[in-house]
Amino acid sequence: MAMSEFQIARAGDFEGREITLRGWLYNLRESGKIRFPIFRDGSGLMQAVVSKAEVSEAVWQRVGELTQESSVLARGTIHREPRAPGGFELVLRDLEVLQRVPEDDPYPIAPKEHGVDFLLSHRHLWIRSARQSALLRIRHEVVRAIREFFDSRGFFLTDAPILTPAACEGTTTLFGLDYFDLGQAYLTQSGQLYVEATAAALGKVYCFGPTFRAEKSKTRRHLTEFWMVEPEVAFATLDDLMKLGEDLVCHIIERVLQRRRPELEALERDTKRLERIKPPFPRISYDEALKLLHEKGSQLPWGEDLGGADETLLSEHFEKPVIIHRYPTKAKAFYMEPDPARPELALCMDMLAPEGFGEIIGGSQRLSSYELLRQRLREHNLPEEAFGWYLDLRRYGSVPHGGFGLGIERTTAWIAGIPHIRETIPFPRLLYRIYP
RNA sequence: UCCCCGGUAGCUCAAUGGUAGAGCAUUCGGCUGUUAACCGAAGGGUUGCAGGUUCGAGUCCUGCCCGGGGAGCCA
Repeated sequence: MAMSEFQIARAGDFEGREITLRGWLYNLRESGKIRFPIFRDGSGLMQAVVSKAEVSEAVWQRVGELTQESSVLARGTIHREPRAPGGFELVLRDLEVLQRVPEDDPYPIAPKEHGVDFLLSHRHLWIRSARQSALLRIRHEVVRAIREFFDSRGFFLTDAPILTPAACEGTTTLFGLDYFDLGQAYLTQSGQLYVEATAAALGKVYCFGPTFRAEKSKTRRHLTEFWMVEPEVAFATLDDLMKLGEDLVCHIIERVLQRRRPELEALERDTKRLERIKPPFPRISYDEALKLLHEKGSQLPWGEDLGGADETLLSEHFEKPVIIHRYPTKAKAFYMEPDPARPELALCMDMLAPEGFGEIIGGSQRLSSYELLRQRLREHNLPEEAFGWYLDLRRYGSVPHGGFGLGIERTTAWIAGIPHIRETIPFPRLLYRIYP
């Protein structure tokens, strides 16, 4: 796209110039002999003004007959105008209608409140709304910042397969499918095991892709298909991982604040709360977290994983994301390295976003001992044959290493201040919803 | 899977067991600086489905279907 091409988001650069806006009608207001069509072009919204006295009768008519979401080429001049939302206004001279939405079958999403069911059923249109498109632009910025972060630190992108032969973590439910003559295959629930292999090949790596969980979760924090970035680092210790996660999250926040201010404002996000997100983040051990929870009235017994309510309590207690490390081994996955100082604890960490948003990162230092890994597989009733290649990583040059997964939708929801992660992905996949 | 809530006009919602209504959207009319503009008018209904109670059911009962919120599990 040429630099000189007009975009609403860069309207200021075009002040005083004659431009062609290519977009859609968002809304039309009129008052006798003056009309205010509001257009959108994907980058933002812009009000245009048309006075009956100043355009041809044909243009006046065409503007008046515009229906919501009709596609247009609008020509005119950009003027600074404090009364217009956004501060700039298009003084319309000519209008070409590409497709006029017929009035007997109008655009279904009116400029008013709608219910969740209706909006999700019209997700393909809902994403045109100001809020939803702002949210998707923020998601884009989150993804871009993540790639920048790892690429600039010498990480290699090594994507993990989406079709896998077995469960990564055994316990969780997987989406299964027929794989030709080889029988049952599954959609991946994590790329972690594979990035452990690529980390041993390339040192510092990450994978970034969709992940699938067939759990029947029905909450504001769950999707059956979601996106996750999973860095994995050879020779990394738990402390290295906590630092890496902290730096990553800070970089994402910084970039979104820098590049997506208008979108954050459109969503009425309190950006002061994001500006406070600077290192260091508080780090507390599971034991300390439990003590804090007990002071707040929780009755969670030692040894059990934190529940949703516990996470909310903790994440509301801190202004910044809080890192909780060293959970009891028995509450965690089979592949985590035990703490040499206290073997009943795992060298793992979760990061909880503040304001009650909860877990955005989960990670650990991985088991590096061949013998201990085999023992854990047996304890978890996992088929050793399926993990032969994974055990090989401990047979040939095993090193301390670790990584974590960061959920894109949860991170975006937190940064944008949206309670529901279903709005942070273009087409959410939910327990009772696979259309559109 | 379990618990809770809901389903009435295209949409958001009203309607003591007694003639199904409003706002938005659509159409028509009015208004030269509107901000989900405003003012006036019109069209628009198998009250999720199937039974039952009743003189009479949108409303009460039973079953089913479809959603939403939460729990467990996790990012």
